[in-house]
Amino acid sequence: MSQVITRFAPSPTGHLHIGGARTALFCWAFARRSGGRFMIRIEDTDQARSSEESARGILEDLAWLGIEWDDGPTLEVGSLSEASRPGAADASEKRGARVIGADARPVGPYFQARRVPIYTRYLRQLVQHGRAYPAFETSEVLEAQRKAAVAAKQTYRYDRASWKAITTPIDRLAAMDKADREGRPYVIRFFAPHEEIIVHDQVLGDVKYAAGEMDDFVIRKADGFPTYHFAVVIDDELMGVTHILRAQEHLNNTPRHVALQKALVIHPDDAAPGRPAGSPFRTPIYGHMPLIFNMDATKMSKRDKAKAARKAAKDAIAKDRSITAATLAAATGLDEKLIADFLAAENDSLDVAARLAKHFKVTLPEVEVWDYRQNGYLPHAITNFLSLLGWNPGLKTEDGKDLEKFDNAFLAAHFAIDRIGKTNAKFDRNKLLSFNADAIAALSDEQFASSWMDWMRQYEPEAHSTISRLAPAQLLTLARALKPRAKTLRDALRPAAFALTGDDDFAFEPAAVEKNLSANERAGLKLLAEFKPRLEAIADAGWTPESINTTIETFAKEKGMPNAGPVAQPLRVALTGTSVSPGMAETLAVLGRASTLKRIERCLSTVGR
RNA sequence: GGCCCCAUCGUCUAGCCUGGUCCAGGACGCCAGGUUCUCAUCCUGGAAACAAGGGUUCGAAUCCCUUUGGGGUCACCA
Repeated sequence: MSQVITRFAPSPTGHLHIGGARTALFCWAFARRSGGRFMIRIEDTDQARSSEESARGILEDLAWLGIEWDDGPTLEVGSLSEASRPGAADASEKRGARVIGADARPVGPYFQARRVPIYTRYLRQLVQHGRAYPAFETSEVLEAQRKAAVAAKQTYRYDRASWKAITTPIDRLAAMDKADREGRPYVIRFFAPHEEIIVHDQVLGDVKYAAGEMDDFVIRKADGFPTYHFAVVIDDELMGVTHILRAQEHLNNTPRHVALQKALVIHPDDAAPGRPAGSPFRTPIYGHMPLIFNMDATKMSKRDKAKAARKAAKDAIAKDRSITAATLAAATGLDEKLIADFLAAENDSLDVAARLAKHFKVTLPEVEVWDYRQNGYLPHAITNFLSLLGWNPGLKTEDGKDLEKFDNAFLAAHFAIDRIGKTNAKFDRNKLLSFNADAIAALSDEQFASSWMDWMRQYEPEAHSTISRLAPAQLLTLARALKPRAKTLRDALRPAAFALTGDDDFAFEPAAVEKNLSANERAGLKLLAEFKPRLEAIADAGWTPESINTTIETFAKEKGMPNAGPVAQPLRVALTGTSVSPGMAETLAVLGRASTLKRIERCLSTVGR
């Protein structure tokens, strides 16, 4: 058989959904495994909802995940995070800009909105062949009919009134031309064949649809754009797609696509070597993948964010009656009516959701790749976890456990359709978090430092500029201290708090002070004062985690302490203001000799007054 | 409601195709211990599932049927 070609065809109506990312990943992996090509096509036939920004965002997220396409729109990527993508960093990438995507075969354009002339000729072909027809009913009329049918507990079917009204292909074409001239809107419907359709699904097996199940669905909208069903069939044929892996929600669409493929032939304008005009459309190989749900079994959706933000706002309002849309508008800088509508569930604005979440200090559920990226997840942790949702390599590690940890290259080498599962999966954010923590732990200190800095530069610029002032050795020490304490890159901000604050800018927590400094007649303070000269005795050049650790241990031993705790805790409070922080050796080393002594003095003088 | 798909621990899953080695294995989470200067990491142990009922068979998580449960889809959205 000819070369395998798979595609991912997102609709650019928002960010890349986590489920879409898995679809793309599997299509990519299958193409790679088969030595084929992976293609991206942008399905922007919904004029109202599509946007170029979101198309670009989706491409960027895919590239970030390491899912790169051979055919499709081009995307220039800057210097991606090297350390977080081991194996992906070649010389050209390090030099800077690089372009993903091209039209080498060529079969573009890859934006459906630019392919309207192509769809039009096939639309006319179908009408000409008596397999489609213009329909002039308005959607209002049809909606009324549909409602009546539902009320009568009947399955609604379009009654083919327009098919019956004009009886020959020539008259239908003429009617279309006339309507076009007069600017009168109409749709084109496919004349559904009365025959059984069998879909040979590689995941689910043969799925049969009885004759008469299909209705005359619309293939061209009144605005002149094709519907999804039509565009997808035309494009997959013309773009040479051989395998279609998509979510199970599309399973019931497949008979429509198969029926269209049976009705269509190659138009003279699209004739190509081996595909002469008149040759019938081919049916690609289908595989429908299980769906991904939230842990509470609801469908994962952008709306989850709106719901969460709305709930947070309503909970707050229930507690404090003085909060209204007006006060929220003042606090968030948003329009009052927008907020009122949002609260009344009249809109699900993501912008409102984000601002309310920030205002009420709640975390919105992560449903898009972008959310995870922003929150400090590593791309290969995400793709690794996603790989396991509905697929499994079926291999064991040396110690007999299921092989779960692998990278994109492994997936590309081992992916097989016959190991795709049939059962829907719930998205366990906990397990993803654990995968991310493991991925972070697996980074070298250098890699962690570089990934963390990259991430901060984009999402926490203030922290980035502060940490940038550290010497390279200090940064590595900090990285070592942070790594086991961070499940995400964002997580590392908390244990790094001591390094992000100025020597005089943090407060000493009363509870920590009481327990570790004031208790037992200020035992902690006395110890701290006694220990300070030991630190002063360390020369600037010898200020390393090792020497600091030795100093602490030695001092504790001299004092006859069972361990270094009694020394470390007062020190910890003095340097960080809290009783929780990374190890003292690392903390002091990152702070440096001067800051350390300054903080101890400040503690002694403020707390020990 | 019509049509279609699915069914192993709370969750992701291995095992199912090619019945016996499965009183069902791993991972996440959870619980209990241990290491440690706090927190975290790390280590050890534990609880936890074949939806139900019929068959077929010497033998069924594995094959068949029914029931139940879950999901998808029925747009001029993809």
